[in-house]
Amino acid sequence: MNNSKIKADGCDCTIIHEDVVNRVGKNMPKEESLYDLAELFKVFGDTTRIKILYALFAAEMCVCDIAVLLNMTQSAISHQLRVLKQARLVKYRKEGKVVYYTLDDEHVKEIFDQGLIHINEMKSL
Amino acid sequence: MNNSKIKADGCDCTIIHEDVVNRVGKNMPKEESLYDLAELFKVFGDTTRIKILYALFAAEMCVCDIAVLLNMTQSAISHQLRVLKQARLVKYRKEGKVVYYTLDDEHVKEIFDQGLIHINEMKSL
DNA sequence: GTTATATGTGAGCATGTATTCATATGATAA
DNA sequence: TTATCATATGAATACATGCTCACATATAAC
Repeated sequence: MNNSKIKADGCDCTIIHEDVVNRVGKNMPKEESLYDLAELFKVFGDTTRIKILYALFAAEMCVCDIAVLLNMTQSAISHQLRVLKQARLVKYRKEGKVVYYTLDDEHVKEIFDQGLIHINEMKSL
Repeated sequence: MNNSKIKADGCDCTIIHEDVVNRVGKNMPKEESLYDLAELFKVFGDTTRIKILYALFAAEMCVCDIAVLLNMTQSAISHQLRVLKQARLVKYRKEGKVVYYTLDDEHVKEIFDQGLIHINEMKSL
């Protein structure tokens, strides 16, 4: 043992501010939460899904309606609705052949609004 | 012309609820905003970037510190910091060889908090 | 039963992306 | 100058993802 600089395990860097690293490390949310958070934002990170969610802010809609509104194929919309279902952001009810989708979350709108505030501030600079 | 069902342009679907489609269409935010919003969430949709931002919530940090904290290579962190810089979510200052990064946004924390609320509610069901 | 319509889904393809590797740049120290 | 360290970056690779196409399923109408 000597007093050479500390190196991290899988990292090619010398620790420069060990105190900061330790303190920040202690205060980080747990791995799983951060992973889930990234997964949630991944769902929001697609224009088609954003549009679908904004459409559902305004009204319950069936798959065909959404496809027409966004001028996309029914198949593409159906695939994206599956992603939104898996993320539990939308729910649906069947009425004969038609499947109606609605929002299944109260936070999405607020998250989007905060996002838009960020975007508008960036633009005004 | 006849009274056959209306079909949308690039869509293989019959319009089922024309009134709903028209009303929702009128109230949609403009294309550009939705695109920008998706781009912002794309940046949040990666575990490494989420971790970097959470680290910067707690303290100003240099590249090596972040690499050590997350147990990743300096190069990987540097690449991701570039993405965060381009999204104007972080800013930096140089002090000799060392580059210190800090947050450049007040909304990110609130967006993340709302996201975590969503996640926790999903879990408790 | 058959036909038509609404939706769901698997495969394939094209594009995007996160990391690694090697190397470049820029600043300090010897 | 030369060596060293912190950071940046281009290329390559591996993997993820969004759409299309073809087809399957499901329900209703005939």
